[in-house]
Amino acid sequence: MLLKRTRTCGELRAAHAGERVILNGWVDTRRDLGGLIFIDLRDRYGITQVVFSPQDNARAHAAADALRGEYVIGVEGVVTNRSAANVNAKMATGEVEVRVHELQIYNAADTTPFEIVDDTKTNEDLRLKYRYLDLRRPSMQRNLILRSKATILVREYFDRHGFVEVETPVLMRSTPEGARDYLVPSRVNPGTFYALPQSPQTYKQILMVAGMDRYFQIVKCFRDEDLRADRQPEFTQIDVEMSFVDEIAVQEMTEGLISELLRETIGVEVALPLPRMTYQEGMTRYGSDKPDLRFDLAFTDFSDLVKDTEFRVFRQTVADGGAVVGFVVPGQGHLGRGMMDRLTEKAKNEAGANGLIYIKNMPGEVFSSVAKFVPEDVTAAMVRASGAAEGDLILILAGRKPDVYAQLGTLRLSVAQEFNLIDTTRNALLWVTDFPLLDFDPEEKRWVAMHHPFTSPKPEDLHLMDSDPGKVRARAYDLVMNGSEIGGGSIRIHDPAMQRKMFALLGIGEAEAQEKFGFLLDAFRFGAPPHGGLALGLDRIIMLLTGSRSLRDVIAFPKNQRAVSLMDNCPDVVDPRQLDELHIQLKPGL
RNA sequence: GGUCCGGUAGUUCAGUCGGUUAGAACGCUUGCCUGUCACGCAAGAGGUCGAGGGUUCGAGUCCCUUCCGGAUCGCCA
Repeated sequence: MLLKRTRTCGELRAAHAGERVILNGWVDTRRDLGGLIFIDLRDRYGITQVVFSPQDNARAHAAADALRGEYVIGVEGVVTNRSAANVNAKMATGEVEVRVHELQIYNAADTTPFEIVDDTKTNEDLRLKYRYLDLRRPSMQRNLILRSKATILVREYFDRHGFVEVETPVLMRSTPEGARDYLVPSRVNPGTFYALPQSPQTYKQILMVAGMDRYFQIVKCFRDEDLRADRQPEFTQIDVEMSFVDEIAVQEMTEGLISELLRETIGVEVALPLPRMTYQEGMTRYGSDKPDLRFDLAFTDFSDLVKDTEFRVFRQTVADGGAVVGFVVPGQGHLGRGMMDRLTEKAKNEAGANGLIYIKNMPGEVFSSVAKFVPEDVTAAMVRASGAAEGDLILILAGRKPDVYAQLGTLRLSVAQEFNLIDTTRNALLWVTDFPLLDFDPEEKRWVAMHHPFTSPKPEDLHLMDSDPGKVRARAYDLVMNGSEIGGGSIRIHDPAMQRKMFALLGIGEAEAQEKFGFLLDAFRFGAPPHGGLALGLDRIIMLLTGSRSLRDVIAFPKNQRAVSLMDNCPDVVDPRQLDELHIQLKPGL
């Protein structure tokens, strides 16, 4: 018989003393004193101590002897104030306990493969296999609950601003460009395949042509690429598109959402508008298109200062069009040879640099690792240019552009971590703008879209489209938080001629463009409004809001690094009859 | 596909130079215990040292192969 609960395990306080209550939940811990049994009863709202005493009910006390961890039970009893000495200040419900008169054991539980505790050190594959146990841990429940609050807030926000949530197909056509598609065979149309959306990009643009004006969707996207701590094959986007807007309008709308999310979920206030930084500045000052601005370590370009020195690495690098760039590490000028050798190894192994040059700006002595080749006055000028204070260390790389920036950017992150320079209490949000429209793929020897093929070029760069496509900037923008890309978008092309031109630049011929994207080009012929939008990575945002180290901690049922779901063991082989129906024959050897 | 780290009790780990019966903590089982809250006390069970091969008188330890997990590079419009 069900003891139907009247209260949860998180809500009882001294004010409830005397109330007859029924609680349901899991046995968290058991403290059996023989004549007296204490059970911490847990549900997702909290933990309440319940007491089995022969004086209250001998039968219940006897039955409680059988209780073990993770048994699911119901108890009926009376809320009682604890004596002052027995109050547990560490528990929200620590002022009271429930003295039990009746116990129902709904379900016994085997000993769990790992303990249900918050600070678990258990291997992740075991946690994933027994995900239902892992999700009983309060920290995981907090993550899922925060995620739920966040998505409700997102819907409420966009509704308030006149957006319409429209569902787009999960079965769509496979398109060239971008990530590898997940394919779904069509039984009805032998030999043809759907693809799962990498994003609903074309649909939301079509919705703009349809006049929906303001669209959003919280939507699953799929990309068949290798996994990372912050990358899952299926992930959730907050997808947004607006008509008759420029980039500022999209960014302002997004900022409003993000600041509300931070305020309502973790109580953090963000100053708006968010800072903007061009891609160019991000790369040359921080070596990244998603700079982590929770710490400084901004770059100084020494190329002009050192281009005439005898030191070949400096002179030759600059002569070849490369750069000599460095950053100041505050207060680390005292580091010894061993540590500097270690940093040099990092620069080589992690960042891929050829070597590391450094200057220690110590009181009375400015030590340069290349003092033999670089005159003192040049070194002094470098110290001045860098803004280094006494006691600071300057790390310098020389190399080809743009590689040297990326290398120094990697070193910057590594050094920040090494010397604990990241202020984790801060939340550094910014927009990175003016991305290049195109990126040259040396393997395929062709231009590829840096954002996607529907991104509009900046009008002032249009004249470069034919002569120097790599120099054309896009009306694209990324939202960056703490060194993590949490969103990106652009003002789109809405002119069929421009869209054709873009396809042509990407090496997509007229025929292929018509075949793969004909519906979009057609749509643009029938009155397409100027439009733009962006997509936010919901999982990553929740990861940052909860301080999680992995995306897997904010997704209820994630895949491991091999894209396998360990709990239900998928993907898996299927019955040959299913393959027959789908007209699929496996390659020999599989 | 590359690089790095890891795999020993249910869990998290230790295991020295290759040498006796592979240990600890937590968990688990049993008993005792009426104010515990990381309860305590006592006793106990629990091991394919990821797998296979090799070197050796002898391998958890050394070598080779392989499997598995994680981080990362490539990849991710």
